Amino acid sequence: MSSTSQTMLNQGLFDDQGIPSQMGFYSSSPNWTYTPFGYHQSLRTLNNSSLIGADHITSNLTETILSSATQKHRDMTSHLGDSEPRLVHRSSTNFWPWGEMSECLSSRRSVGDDRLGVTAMKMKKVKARRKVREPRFCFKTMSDVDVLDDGYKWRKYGQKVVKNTQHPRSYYRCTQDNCRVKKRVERLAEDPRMVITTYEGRHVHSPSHDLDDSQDPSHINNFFW
DNA sequence: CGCCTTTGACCTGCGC
DNA sequence: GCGCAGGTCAAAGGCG
Repeated sequence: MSSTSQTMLNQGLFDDQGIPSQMGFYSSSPNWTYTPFGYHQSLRTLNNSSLIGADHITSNLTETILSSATQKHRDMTSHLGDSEPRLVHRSSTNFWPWGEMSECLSSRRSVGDDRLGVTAMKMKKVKARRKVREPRFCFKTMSDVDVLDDGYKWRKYGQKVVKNTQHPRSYYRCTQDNCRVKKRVERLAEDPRMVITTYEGRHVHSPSHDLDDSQDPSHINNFFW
């Protein structure tokens, strides 16, 4: 494993077998989406989705991650007779490292602030005060509806108008007890047809809705990241 | 009645 | 230290 990969392992991006743990991509299987939370029946309202960011991922690492993820998906779906996995990022603009993502979404934080570019003094301060940052994952979707059906139950706990955007950002929390996963939903300022969904944290449970499609998820749940 | 959304207030981090 | 902006809280009200 390269030193870069080792670093990513240390950051929790890969599991001990080198499989990416925070990546998600869009499967060509009908009604199934692979996310950092697992491979689940989801995003039924989605008609065009793109993975655009995840914590700690930089542009020059995405190909490595995606090829690894693709291989894993191949391994997983070979028995399903599915066609080739369709990677989510269909163009470079649809796939951004988290830092650029934050910038794009009008965050005032500079790129890399939460990673390497802070002074020791600041680090101490951050360590003392800042809450543990959960892994984050986001993608954009062309959709008329703001809230995509991702299989989990969410409760809205806030809405905020973000500077320089006409559309408010909504904040949701997973309703499951002991599950601290949150998501933010907003529309892209440059293209209001695009919905940006950002997940933070990992679910400690399976999707809550009843799985009413013909596909039985049980054999796939074994492959949760 | 329970669960949900709405919304203004409050908290926190950051730049100047 | 101050002001701004993002994120969260919690009371109030709506809905099934």
